Amino acid sequence: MGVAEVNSPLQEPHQSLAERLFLTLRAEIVEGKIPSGSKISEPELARRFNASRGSLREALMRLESLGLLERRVNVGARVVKLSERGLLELYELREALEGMACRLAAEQRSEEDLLDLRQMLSRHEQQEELQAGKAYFQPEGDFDFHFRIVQASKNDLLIDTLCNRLYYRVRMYRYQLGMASPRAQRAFREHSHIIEAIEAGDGELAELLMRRHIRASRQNIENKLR
Amino acid sequence: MGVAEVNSPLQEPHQSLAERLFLTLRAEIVEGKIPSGSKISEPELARRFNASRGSLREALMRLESLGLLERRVNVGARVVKLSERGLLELYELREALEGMACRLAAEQRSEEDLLDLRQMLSRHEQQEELQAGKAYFQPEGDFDFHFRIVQASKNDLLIDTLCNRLYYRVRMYRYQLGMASPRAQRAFREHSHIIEAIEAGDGELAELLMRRHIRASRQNIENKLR
DNA sequence: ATTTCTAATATTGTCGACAATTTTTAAGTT
DNA sequence: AACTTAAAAATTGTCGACAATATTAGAAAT
Repeated sequence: MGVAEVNSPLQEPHQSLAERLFLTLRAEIVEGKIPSGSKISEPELARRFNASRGSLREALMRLESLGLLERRVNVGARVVKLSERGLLELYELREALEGMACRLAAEQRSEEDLLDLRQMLSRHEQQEELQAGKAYFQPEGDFDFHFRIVQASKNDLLIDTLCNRLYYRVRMYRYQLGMASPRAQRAFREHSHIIEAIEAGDGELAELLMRRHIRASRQNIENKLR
Repeated sequence: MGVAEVNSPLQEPHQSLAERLFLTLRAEIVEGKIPSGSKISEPELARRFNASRGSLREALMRLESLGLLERRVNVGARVVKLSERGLLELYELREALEGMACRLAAEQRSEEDLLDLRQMLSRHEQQEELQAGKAYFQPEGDFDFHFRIVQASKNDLLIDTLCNRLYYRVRMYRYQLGMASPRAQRAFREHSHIIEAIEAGDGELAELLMRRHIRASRQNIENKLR
């Protein structure tokens, strides 16, 4: 059989080869190991993974549906190119969608999620104090925050759209434009206020604060780009 | 050009077989010719279209990424099941995204789009008067409206998310739950106000009106479901 | 040297066959 | 009859080969 050993994600027993290729390639694209804008050669990649072109193509199509690849008929696939415009569009969607996620989370007010959010916040607070200002681990902590809020919305379509379709591109921009946000303390305060609004069941406020938070984050990134 | 290319497989010269299968199957699923919840048999469909399973599978994967199919490894694909919850989630996303689209359209205020929107509105007004109350063609007119607003946002990611990823599911619900909206006049007035806000460059108001419009539309549908 | 056309090369699209897995059928036991 | 178990059938996953298309290389002409 086509043994296709993929190094990192080799845990779940019954997932398909195409799925493992997909996960591996997704990581490499996000991290820039496969450069943004570069052409994808099906024969070359298939050889590299000891897989057939068929299985590889399935992985490529899934990457396309994530917006990480662009395919053209009879021409092939390229890794999506990063651009300031692309980043802006991404953040405009995040503003709308995560704002809605906040509103829904506040309307749900599930005890379990509330507790979860509180615990996360105090974990982050400790890291804050530890690293005072340097905010080294902030990117991951930030993802943690946004990820959990979205989960708390309980809207599966919203969760899928953000966590699968959008966040990998956000990660890609962060990795490759290398942003260790200097607004850690401020971001933490904003996170804190958002969670308070959710706890209070004030969906309107929670949405407003989240939108403001994402807008600020976007402007911060845009400033950095010059 | 609008929404017209929905039901037309088999003309463009250089598109792949998989693409044509995709378009055909998409239409059949949306219209319920392939019933919601039913199992997809790859061999059977491949025979029906005189295509290989490979090409068919590519089409199926694209349908999956549209959220019209659900695939499970080693088991196969099923057409997505319609549910009240699914419809609610869809409309919550629309509220957030089309609200944003309105805001962006108002910030752009492209002369061309503005003119376009005005013309569309007066076309709809005439149909309104003609069919006074019966609102036969309303579903298509309504799609026309939302479609053009989204285009006017100039955010490609937003456009793709709504027009490709979400609208086909909306259409599917409309077709199969068969809704000839009785709120035609009211919807027309709301459309009218939204476009006025966009013309005035008032993004905040445009967003608010669109969100209210979609919420009302959702509640109207939900009432019908009982 | 630059451009245009043509031939060679490489890449993508499509197919049919085989392997791995699941689902169905049937037999056997309590 | 209901429940397990085992064999059979059908379905999905994977592969290698061929056809259609695009890209590259090279020759001819200006």
